[in-house]
Amino acid sequence: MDARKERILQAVVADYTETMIPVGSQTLAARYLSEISPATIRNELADLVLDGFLLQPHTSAGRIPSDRGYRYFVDFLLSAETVEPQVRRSVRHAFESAPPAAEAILEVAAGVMSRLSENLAVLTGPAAAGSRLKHVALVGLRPGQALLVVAVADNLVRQRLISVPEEADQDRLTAIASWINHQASGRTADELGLVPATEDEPTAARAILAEVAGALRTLDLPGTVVVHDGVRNLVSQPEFGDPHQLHAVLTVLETQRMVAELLALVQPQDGVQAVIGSENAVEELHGCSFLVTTYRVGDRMRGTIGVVGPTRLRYGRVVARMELVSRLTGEMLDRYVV
Amino acid sequence: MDARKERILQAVVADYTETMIPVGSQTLAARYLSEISPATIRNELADLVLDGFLLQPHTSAGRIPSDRGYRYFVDFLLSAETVEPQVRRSVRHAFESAPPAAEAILEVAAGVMSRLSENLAVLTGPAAAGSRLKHVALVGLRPGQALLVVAVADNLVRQRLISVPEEADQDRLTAIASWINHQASGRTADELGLVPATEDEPTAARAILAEVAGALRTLDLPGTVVVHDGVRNLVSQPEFGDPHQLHAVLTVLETQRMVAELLALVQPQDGVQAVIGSENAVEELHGCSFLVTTYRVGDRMRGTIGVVGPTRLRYGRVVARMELVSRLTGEMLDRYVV
DNA sequence: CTTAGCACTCACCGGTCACGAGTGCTAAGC
DNA sequence: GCTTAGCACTCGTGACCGGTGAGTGCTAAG
Repeated sequence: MDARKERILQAVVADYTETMIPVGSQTLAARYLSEISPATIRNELADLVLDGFLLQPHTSAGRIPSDRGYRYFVDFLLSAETVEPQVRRSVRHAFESAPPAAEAILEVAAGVMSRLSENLAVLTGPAAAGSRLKHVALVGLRPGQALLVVAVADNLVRQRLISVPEEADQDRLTAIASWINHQASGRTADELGLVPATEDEPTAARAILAEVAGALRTLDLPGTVVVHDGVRNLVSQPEFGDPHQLHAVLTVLETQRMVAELLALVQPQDGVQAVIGSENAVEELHGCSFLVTTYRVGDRMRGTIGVVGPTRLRYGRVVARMELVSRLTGEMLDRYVV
Repeated sequence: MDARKERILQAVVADYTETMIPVGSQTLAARYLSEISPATIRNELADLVLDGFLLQPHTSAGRIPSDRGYRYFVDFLLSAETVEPQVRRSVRHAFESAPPAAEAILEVAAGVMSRLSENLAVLTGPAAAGSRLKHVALVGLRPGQALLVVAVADNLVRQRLISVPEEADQDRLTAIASWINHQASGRTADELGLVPATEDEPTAARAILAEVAGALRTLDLPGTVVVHDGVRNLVSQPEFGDPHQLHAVLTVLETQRMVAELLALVQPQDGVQAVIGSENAVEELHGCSFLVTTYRVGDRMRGTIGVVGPTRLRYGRVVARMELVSRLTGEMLDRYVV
């Protein structure tokens, strides 16, 4: 790949992602590479097809980027775009006007991300591996049944229904919770087993402590919270004009577990990662690309933001916008409990 | 509308909902009304068109039901279908294998309902107007901020972030919660203002009591929990073959607030109610029908189950299946906290 | 190595036309 | 007077077809 081939590949990607028309040598010469003649470009295009970076729909058609071409573009040619000020403002405004609750912020983030990417946005709620126990509350609901509320560091809260002895009334439950709070605060799930036994410990307290440990361990279960928005954008994409293909894609995407697992694959390192076309393990999604990044709340809590669209994505623009949404989502969630 | 016209309308609806082909007089005679001749049926069809129950796409085409025709069918001709045993079994199995949590059950219900209706299913989570306070817990998260957990009758729980005095530690918060529990248990939101002042009442307790009242009042905020599944089914409907129309419909449906408000319009009386085609206030949804019903958990908690599809719905079948899902959803949710 | 010239390919578009399902009308039958 | 057979007519559907033009690959000259 010499510099001129890279320029041509870049031009093909730029033009095709915008127009969705296979790009010909004349178009390239006129619009992007005025100092090279169409004939030369034709020779280079032929080479790029041979190398697998471009595809030719039929003999007398222009070229479109292949999955490999997009991959090369994303890895080596993607220039950092900046988000336009007015877009930045509108995003900030959308977040500011969100109702003051974590779920609402996730919904707003999904809505904003789908609007900015003009595609489908998927978000997973914050998770907290290895978080430290902060406080436990027990609320009796009916005889033999209580609600366990577990709060951990970084504003994360989970509730769970548990069984308790029939005769335990609210005062008893409060006492048990109080004992657990004094003994186990600040510990992680793994350390809860190390809590020493004491004389005044109620018989039920140990069992409930085990439930607390379980709750801490399962805070991160994938698929706990998945918000998505923007299916309407997908159906507008000409790539999904065929109802059968659209149906196949949506069937996969609506099975939230699968998307959640895919998002979970992404390492929580910084930056946006891409899964392009046939790189995806799921056959039905070979015409789609995923862009995935993470957001941080406080120190350890993390969630993922994904954008799903046709391989013909405006990678540069969407990546820049995802980074913006990721940062704001983290900042906003920092204010609320999830 | 004499009996024969009704039979013909019923036959047209039955055939068209199944085949999506405008129904002709010969088809009707051969398949549903063998004792009447096609010519007679033609005369009746012409009358039904004049009365607005049927439409004729073009001069030499068969007839399709109009919105008014569907309405008449739903109101007067809908026969109670029974759910096939194997379907009933599969539904029960799906519910039984749901993870033991309220959200998971709602998701399962949405998945089952969309599968059974072969359309889009929308569910709202349980709400509880006028519920009585059962228990309050306060969990300090950081200085000046605490988590308020409110449990009411019928297994309903809500949490909310509130401001508290900077110097209030967990012991103080627990004391406040304890005071509220002793004073205000069993009261509704409206009755909380009547709680008498006492000597040992902390200054912060009154403010938090007001937050509790607010939480009780907003338990029912529409759109709190909306689960949907089955967009994939909509795109397979030939009615939505046009991407523009599909986009318009999805845009409306994805704005959850609108759907939630629509579901909220439905009175919580028993039975399935229908909004057919242009009866819908939203212009974009004039090609769609809504079927809505409610489910009950315990005594007062209620949520709604909706099915959205093209006006060409298999009303009889879907209604029967909605009643099944509604009953099971209520029974399952009765076991868990929401 | 680059570029002008040129013959060739092939998807796309619009027009034509045969086909057939279904109708409305008329007149005969019960 | 309602029902029905016969029949001409309508009109959407789909197949066929040839012109058009964008774009190519190849060749030879610069």
